[in-house]
Amino acid sequence: MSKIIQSIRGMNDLLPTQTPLWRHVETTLRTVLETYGYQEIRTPLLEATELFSRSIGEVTDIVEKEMFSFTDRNGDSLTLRPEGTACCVRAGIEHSLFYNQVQRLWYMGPMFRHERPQQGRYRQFHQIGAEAYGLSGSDIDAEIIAMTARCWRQLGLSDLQLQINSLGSIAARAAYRSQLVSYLSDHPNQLDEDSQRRLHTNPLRILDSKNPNMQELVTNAPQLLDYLDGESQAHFANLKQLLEQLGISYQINPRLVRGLDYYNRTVFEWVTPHLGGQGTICAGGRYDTLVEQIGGKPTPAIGFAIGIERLTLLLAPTEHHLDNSAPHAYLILVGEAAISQGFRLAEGLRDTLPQLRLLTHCGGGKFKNQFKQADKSGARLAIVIGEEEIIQQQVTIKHLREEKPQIRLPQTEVSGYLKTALGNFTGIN
RNA sequence: GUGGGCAUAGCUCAGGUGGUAGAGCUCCGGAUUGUGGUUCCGGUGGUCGUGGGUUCAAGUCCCACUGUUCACCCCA
Repeated sequence: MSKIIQSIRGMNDLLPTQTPLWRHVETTLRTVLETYGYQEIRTPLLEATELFSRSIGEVTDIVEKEMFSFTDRNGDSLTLRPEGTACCVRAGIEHSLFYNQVQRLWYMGPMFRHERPQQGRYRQFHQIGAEAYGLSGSDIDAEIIAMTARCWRQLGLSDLQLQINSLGSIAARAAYRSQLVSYLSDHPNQLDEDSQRRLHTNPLRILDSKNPNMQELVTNAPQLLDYLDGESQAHFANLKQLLEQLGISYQINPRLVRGLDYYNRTVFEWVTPHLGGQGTICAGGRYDTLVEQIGGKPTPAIGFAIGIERLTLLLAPTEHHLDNSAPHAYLILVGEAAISQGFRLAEGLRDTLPQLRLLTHCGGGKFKNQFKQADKSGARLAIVIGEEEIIQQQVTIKHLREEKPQIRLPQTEVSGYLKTALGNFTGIN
């Protein structure tokens, strides 16, 4: 056990038992995003390290200690992407996608962060996200949130809770930040060790402390919402009104700040109570200054990302209808002559019924053994060719999932039989 | 990065105070020489995570390491 090569810590294999659920989640979400007119973008997994340090923020945990970074043969510092937004922005600027136009984009793929793995948190994890560029109004904020709400409905998730907040303009946020730091600095004895550190890195985060001894200090702290500039207040009010008109219930969480530096105005999270400390399934917000910060023209933007692992953890206990990768039919071949005749038949069936999932037995063996494997494959039908069938150019067909008499057919009629027998539940026509 | 739990067959797990390595499921064979899924019988499969220590004797006790898991920090 100790000497075999294992996968890298925190990077998981997805085995055939899990991939149907993943594909279900991926296609469901992708379909929702595309019905809103979002278009797919694919960017490299590897980017210049500077892209992330400049966008996410130099002093965030992600940049300080969680990035998979290395120096390549040219001496350049490269990083496996820890998130998707910076990559989209880089690609958009590089290809002039934001020049006088609105872009609605989505992406999906692995992200990398060097954290200690635990439930719902891995070093290679997968996100599906969307970004909208060139729109500054609260209407696009509402669209983004409504789109995520639709994702949950499509997946059958009903107990996710939406939390929203507004961070205000960059200037208002900075003003609030200095007020908060000075308030907290006046009570140094009440700050726990984590919070003393965060006072210099991410003071807004202190408001979200889970330490019960900090609660009094936190509740008496100045409120971010009191420092909002007028425009941000109006923006937030419009968003809330739109959400109400759409029937999307939300909770205002004044302590919701998000960890990445680039957010302003609207931020939101969808949370579940079922995943312990990793309850955030989806998070996002507005980042109106990031494009300019990375070197593009000023471009308002908003986006979000969904953690696919966390979603599959929530869905795993409830998904029972995903066994759609089982073969429709299993071809049992006994004897050398059956193998050659059977393979020709199988290829012919694949020509005439392109949707047919047909598993051909390989490796020989007795009828008993092959029937056993046919059953285990989950196939509805066994198609049998043995010595008797060879002579008469026939096959025997046995239903493995229902009580029906076994029948003999000429090989030329198999395709027609399968078409009607399986048509109902496979969509073959 | 900090702290706790766990590590025995392919899987799920038993193995009081040290004394010959176990069960269920899976898999293979047979009962049934052309029929799976039910039943019965038999069988394969282990350097007990790795290394060291204590002891006549270690799966069991001690130490270190590795892996894993949960929580914190942080985040999707």
